[in-house]
Amino acid sequence: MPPNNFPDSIIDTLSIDCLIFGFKDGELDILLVKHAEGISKDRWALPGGWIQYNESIDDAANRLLHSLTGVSNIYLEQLRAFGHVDRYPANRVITIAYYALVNADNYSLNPGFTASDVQWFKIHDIPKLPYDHNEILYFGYMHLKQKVMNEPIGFNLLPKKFTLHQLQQLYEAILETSLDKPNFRRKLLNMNLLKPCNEKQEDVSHRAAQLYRFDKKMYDKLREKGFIFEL
Amino acid sequence: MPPNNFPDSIIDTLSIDCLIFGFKDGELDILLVKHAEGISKDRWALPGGWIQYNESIDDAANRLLHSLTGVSNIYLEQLRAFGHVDRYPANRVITIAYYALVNADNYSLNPGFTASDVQWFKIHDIPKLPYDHNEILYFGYMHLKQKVMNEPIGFNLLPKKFTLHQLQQLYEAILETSLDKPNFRRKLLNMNLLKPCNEKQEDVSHRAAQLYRFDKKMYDKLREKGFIFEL
DNA sequence: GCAAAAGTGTTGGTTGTACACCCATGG
DNA sequence: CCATGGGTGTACAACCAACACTTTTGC
Repeated sequence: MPPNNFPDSIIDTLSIDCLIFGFKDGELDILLVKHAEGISKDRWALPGGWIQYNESIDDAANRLLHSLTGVSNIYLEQLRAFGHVDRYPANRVITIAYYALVNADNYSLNPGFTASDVQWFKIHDIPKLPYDHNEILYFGYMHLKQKVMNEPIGFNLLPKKFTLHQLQQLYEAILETSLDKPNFRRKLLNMNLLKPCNEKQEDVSHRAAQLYRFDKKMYDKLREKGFIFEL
Repeated sequence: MPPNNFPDSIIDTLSIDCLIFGFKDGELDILLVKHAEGISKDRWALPGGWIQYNESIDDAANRLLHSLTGVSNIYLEQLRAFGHVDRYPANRVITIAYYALVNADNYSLNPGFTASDVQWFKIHDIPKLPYDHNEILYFGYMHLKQKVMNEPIGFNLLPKKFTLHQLQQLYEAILETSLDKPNFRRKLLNMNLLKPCNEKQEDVSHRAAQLYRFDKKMYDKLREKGFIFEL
């Protein structure tokens, strides 16, 4: 696959790999695909692909994510580049890793052309992956732990409307700790980032909880005034 | 410059750019080089270069930094990749940005082969730079502000032995605020990360201050126990 | 009534902030 | 004796952790 400058050709020394985080059943998940071809045929790996000459790296990551999930407008950020000399056995390839946060139960998954299967794996039950994908995953998970403490991004893993209990479980799963319910409630509510919906939970076998949604406009306003999200 | 797989050849779609931070006269500085050739001849820009097929991207960044400053073992971390389609006018080049923290008065600078000059610029007095270098610089500065709050890396900008006042001025310069002296002292000293030297300042026209050094071993030990540096 | 989760209240200790103050040294 | 920075003490407010408690709902 020699490089050339035709618009649709790809950059053959650079790839993109995506860490797609989801949250189901109280546990943090990662989306993996099973390669249908190439030197890692039949192995689970991070979904990835190549960058075209006529798209930015962010666009490339979004395109890959869209083709995999069918969903656009997903929270997606660059993690960093990984470039050990021998990370890819066939030839020299440097990869730029991205991480995405998605609400796992919103859509169906599509393996696409180069994958034969696609599946969620619990973050603590990841198989041995090819190349440096385990390293990328570990780095990304540590990054997420850090990030989730200082920026209100966790909401992207939940449905639009969620309860405080769901939110707490999410944080407990990501941070691998347990949190005090009353204190967690107060802390979050006092930030004024959660707008109560006019709805309550339904079909639960206990008192129905208030549903909230993340108020992004309020967050932007508060941040201008120097507010910093924490914990 | 067509790519090939000879060990010493470079990857022509990928470059490295370095944000080299220094601290002088109470102000945060950035090192820029004046291009001696190429499409940005005679313009100031971030120091950068190319990645060879037989070196990792971290090694490439270290090599570039060493050739520029003559110093090894400098604090150096990857920032992230920048890859807009038209960031580089001649052809498609994605760049991986690194940032380094150095003690500016420890060595002499060497422009190297492709630069005619090299110079420190105050962070608030940066000229218009070519490509997306101003954007990289802004992103890196924001990243540094964030990082310096949560990890004890500021010390890399100071001499091995420093006073609390110097440290405070450093933080004030990076964070663009003023800090309360007594509270700053207590906070830092209570962390037990500063080991007092058996020395005091000399040749100052006021009471000589205690000199401290950053105790990395202690930091590693404390971090294992769950300690998190803050502010 | 019981289980399960929603939701509120209280308390004591820690931490942060603001500021007043004394000390040492050179000029 | 004054300017400059070094260094300590204190007091109030804000915050946080721990835990006891009440409420609502389905079975």
